[in-house]
Amino acid sequence: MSQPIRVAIADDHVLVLDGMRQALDALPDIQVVAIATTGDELAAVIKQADPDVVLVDIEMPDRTGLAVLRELEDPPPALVVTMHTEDEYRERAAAAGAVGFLSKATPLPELAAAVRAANDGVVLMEVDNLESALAPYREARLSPGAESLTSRERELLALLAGGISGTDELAEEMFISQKTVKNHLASIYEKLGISDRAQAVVEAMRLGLDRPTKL
Amino acid sequence: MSQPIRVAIADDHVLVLDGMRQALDALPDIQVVAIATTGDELAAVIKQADPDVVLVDIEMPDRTGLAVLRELEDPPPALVVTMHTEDEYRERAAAAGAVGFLSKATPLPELAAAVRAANDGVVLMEVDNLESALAPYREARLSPGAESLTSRERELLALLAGGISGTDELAEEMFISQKTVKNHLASIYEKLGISDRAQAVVEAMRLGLDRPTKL
DNA sequence: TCTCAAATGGGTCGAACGCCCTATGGCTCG
DNA sequence: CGAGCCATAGGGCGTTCGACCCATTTGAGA
Repeated sequence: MSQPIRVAIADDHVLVLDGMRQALDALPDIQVVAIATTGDELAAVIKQADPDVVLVDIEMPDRTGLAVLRELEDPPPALVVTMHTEDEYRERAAAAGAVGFLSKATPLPELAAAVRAANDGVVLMEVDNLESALAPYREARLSPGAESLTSRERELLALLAGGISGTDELAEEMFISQKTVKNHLASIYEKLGISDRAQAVVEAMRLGLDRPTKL
Repeated sequence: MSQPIRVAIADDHVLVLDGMRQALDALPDIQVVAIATTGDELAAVIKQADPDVVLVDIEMPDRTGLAVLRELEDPPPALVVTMHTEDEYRERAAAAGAVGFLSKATPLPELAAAVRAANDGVVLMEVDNLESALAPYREARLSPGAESLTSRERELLALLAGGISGTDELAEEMFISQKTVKNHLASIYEKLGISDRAQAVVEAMRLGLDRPTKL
């Protein structure tokens, strides 16, 4: 894996929808490529954006999310996110081919882990011990661009994004000489295709390196 | 007004809670200072963080959000955000002293506008034409730090945050001489208490100047 | 064991940057 | 009608930055 996971979200409550979008988009390895507030929209949007994973609420105007999924020939793995935790709903979700069933009371890191697992082909539906099944997926993967950077280079970028821009301050903060700071910066520039610290900050933000890897 | 609006959010669905937090925090003039998943937590958190506006869901474990508000002596203005749009709930919210009643299907800009209105003392509950009542609050206000900047300085910062860091490129982009670019940068540095372009990018991001003012 | 990447450090040099000063034209506000 | 701010522009100067050259040590992998 190297590309971010492309996710589509469907929920008729715009606030919830927007919220999940913001939250997931903030993760460096997940990208929300499509949103929908109705079943019809969802169907259209899946065809158009071809997401890797789909998050659907059960109750929506016109067709339910589940119905839409059933109609597709080659549906992406779908996680059902709902307020209703009753077994009846769970069974309906399973019948429709959902690979996971999550409550809206699920904490965000759990949701993110579930998305990563679903993208890997894991069927959470049949898992008895959810905790351990998700364990390998808890931590945010690095975004594609960040993978080529070494750990020390990432440290440096994080400091830069924190507002420490001077060579000597950076050197002091990392317990190395000013020369080494410049060397690290040079290789960062080359790897990211940029040429100065201001652009480095921009990239650091974009790659999510300004905050710790796990939420 | 000059300080960001301090908001507390209560909702027992963590996903919804986290989502709204992310979404609202992304706005430069709104700051989420407290979150709670139960009525008890909400009560504690309001006392401790003293928010300007409170967002509550109606149904929560133990005490409902409304009950909590009723018990406070000097409660901050509260907006009820719920899935249930029935009049019965609306009336219960009004009875508990809520100043606004919003569906979770409300689009995010609308919610933000409602928060700003509530912070201004507007009682949306009694308004017949919600659209026009919120109109003055639709646009995101500038964050405190950004207010001291002139429009040209903000333009420059936006370009910087977009990855254009060279003096000559900036000059070309803004149709001015390189010298003027440096002059603007110098006054930005002074106003924001920083000293180079890398820090300027960090501040631009923090102040939300990297994206257009309205959502 | 041999190789290669990562992390550390050094030097030089030209270009860019940040900081100081001045100046002019336009605009708004008492 | 000045006072003040904004946008524009220039000169000079010292410091920093980034580019290109290099070397050493360590640890992981072939």
